Amino acid sequence: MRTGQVAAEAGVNIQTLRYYERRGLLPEPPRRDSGYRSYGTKSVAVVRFIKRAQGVGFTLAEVEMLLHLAQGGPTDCEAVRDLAHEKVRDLDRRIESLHAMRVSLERLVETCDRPKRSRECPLIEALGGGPVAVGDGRLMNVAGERS
Amino acid sequence: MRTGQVAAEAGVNIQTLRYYERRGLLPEPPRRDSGYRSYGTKSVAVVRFIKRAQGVGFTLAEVEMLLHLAQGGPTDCEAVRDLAHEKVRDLDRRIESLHAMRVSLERLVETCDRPKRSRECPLIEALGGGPVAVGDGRLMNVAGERS
DNA sequence: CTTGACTCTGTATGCCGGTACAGGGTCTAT
DNA sequence: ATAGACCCTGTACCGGCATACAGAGTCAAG
Repeated sequence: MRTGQVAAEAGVNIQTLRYYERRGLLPEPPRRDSGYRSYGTKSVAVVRFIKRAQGVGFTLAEVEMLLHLAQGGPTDCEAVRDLAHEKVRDLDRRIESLHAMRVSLERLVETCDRPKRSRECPLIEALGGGPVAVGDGRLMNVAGERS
Repeated sequence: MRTGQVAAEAGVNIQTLRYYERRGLLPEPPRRDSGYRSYGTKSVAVVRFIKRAQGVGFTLAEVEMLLHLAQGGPTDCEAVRDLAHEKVRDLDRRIESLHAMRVSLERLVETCDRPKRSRECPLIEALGGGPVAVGDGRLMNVAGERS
């Protein structure tokens, strides 16, 4: 497959493919004599995976870890294991947050037309408490540590 | 409370508060005669909520919707309802994806040291299929529509 | 062998979410 | 009344994630 086809099937821009390649997310495909990239069909799945993972809140750096982890080097089983476990814990936290939001949202909808107004917002109450320490630190700079 | 205190308790930079204020995420607090902002304690919860929501994959634009929705204007109950439902569906999709990832990751770990190598990656297989249409369209430009 | 669609590389640009800095007031303790 | 910590506004800058454009080569159909 050529670039345009992969891009179309994966639902992304051609430039995006090249960008992922530069970032090391997408392995460099072999080239024809012309210099054209020649992708295997798996590439589409990989790109879609990247998009899904992103849509769910992972950064490209994290996606990269997931991918490398998925492609699992031969000997680094231990490392893969640890990383995977860490990611699973991360996922659990994310899922938990999403659940909490979901519950709050539904409660919000429920109480919405009952006491007309003046009900306090369950969303923020449910999720605004406690110090913020989300996932694995992306975007975080909690303690004001100099970056 | 003054800016610095809110920032410290919420675990963000002062500038971030002002940024959120500019974006309309954080309501403009009253000012002292000196011009200093004077926040109520709820602000901390709001900021924390923003951070959580972000950490879980919402953009600030989405967070803004959630917040406005949470603060629920008086009459827009219908609209609030719809929006909330939509967000809940969005959350469900996210949760589903995370679950799938979770399962795949664990399968990956399991099969990791069993057949030494050559097992195919369940992560990408599980999540690389089908067209990408995550959540509510953030980051998406699926059909190659000219923007 | 020309035309139009496609691809290549490289560089520039744009949006999002902050973060930093300059230049200046305010507050509090001594 | 002055030092030091804090806050104000405004503007500039940064990293992440793309996306666009320029200038040139490739390919398939007529």
